[in-house]
Amino acid sequence: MTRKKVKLAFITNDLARKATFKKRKKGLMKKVSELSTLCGIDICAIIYSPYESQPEVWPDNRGIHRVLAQFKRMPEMEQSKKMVNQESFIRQRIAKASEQLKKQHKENREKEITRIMYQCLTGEGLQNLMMLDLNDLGIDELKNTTAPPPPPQQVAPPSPHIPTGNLYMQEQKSTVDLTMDVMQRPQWFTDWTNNPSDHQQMNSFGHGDEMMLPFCENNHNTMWSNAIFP
Amino acid sequence: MTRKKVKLAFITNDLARKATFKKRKKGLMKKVSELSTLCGIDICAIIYSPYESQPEVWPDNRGIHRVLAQFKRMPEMEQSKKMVNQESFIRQRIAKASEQLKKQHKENREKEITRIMYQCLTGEGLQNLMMLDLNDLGIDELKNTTAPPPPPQQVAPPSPHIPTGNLYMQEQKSTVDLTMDVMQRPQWFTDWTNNPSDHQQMNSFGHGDEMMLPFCENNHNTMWSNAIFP
DNA sequence: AGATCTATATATAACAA
DNA sequence: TTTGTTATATATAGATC
Repeated sequence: MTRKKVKLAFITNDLARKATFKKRKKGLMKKVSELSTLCGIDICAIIYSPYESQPEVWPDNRGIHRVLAQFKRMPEMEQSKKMVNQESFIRQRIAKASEQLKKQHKENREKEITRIMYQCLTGEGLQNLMMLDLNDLGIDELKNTTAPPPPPQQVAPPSPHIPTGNLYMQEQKSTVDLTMDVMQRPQWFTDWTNNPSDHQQMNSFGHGDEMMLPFCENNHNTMWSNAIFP
Repeated sequence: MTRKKVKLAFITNDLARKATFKKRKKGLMKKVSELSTLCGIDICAIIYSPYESQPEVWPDNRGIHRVLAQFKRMPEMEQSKKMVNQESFIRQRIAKASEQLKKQHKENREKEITRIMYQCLTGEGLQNLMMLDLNDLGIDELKNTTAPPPPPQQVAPPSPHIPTGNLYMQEQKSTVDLTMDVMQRPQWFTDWTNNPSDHQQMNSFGHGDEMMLPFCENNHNTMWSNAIFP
């Protein structure tokens, strides 16, 4: 009968830990709802446990989405004030790279059309043009809504690192000669394209527990994949 | 001296409400941290109040991002089980539309190249080709990381509706004749392209309190914008 | 605005059925 | 495994500083 003052540390006894979890979770959710009612404020709680496959949340799913949608907007404001956190750092990298990417895209486009026109003018290689693999110029990443990931259980201990492995760009696959372009690719580009194994991983919508761009799971770089050499 | 049992209702007295909020928030956060420590589980809490401009969260920002990232993955699993909620409905629409989009994109590509070749062969209109506006073929949406939205305060009352207004596609702007393509556009396409006012809104990264695609604030349809007629 | 006090309400650890 | 009991720890309403 609670004769001991709780020691604030992980409860090693599995049974006791589970019992404590259930009791305290119940109490906590009650407190959460009380605070919301008494003070008329927005609040949400999300609890993961090994005992439930789904996280237990307050309030209901719709309500929590409302609160989260509100929360998701915050980092955009924060970073405009303090520009030191990792998120803003990555965002800056993306912004800069996007500019490069846009230029590159435009260049490639120009070269491709120039080349087509040149071949037409010289009257050679028309058959080659017909062979141009249009499938590879498409938008492969759009099928991302399929293939749900395996159910997440316990999250791994935090391992903060720059997710360079996640920043992937699709390679140009057409038969158009792009040797010049490849040579001109700046360092940031080649850095992010050196890991082909990420491609499949990304398309299957699965990923590990590594840090990712906050609040935008579903984009997982469709921006990149769609934008380059489309 | 707490002689009254609390009535579980909104505290009308402003002063009392604020006092209660402060005390209970402190207690709640303590409970949250205790539960996390004692049972070694992932948990987060987000509290909005009129008394703080920023939401008060547990754990710290990094930790909460980790938990939220985990949470964000959930809908993908859920929808594979129960296919009845709004999110999955929208996702299905997107998946289906993406397929159509891909075909359309491929068709346009084929027609454009065919036309270029035809013009080259007949020896006419080479000047027109040079005038092709390459800027409009680019990737405008990539500059989204600028222009933070206005600070959110209290969230508006929930107004659930299908965000068709948000689903926008960029119009083809090149001088290539696409009359045939326009005529062939299915109903879903024209439905989603009839509201030009949404364009600017989307590019400026601002939006109201309307429901949005869950857990993916930042994509706000870059998929669409980049993918169509690139 | 907070800090402290204190009586009471509430939560819960250990045990039992 | 859950439910109930109970002694004790903890939270907190209302007052005061």
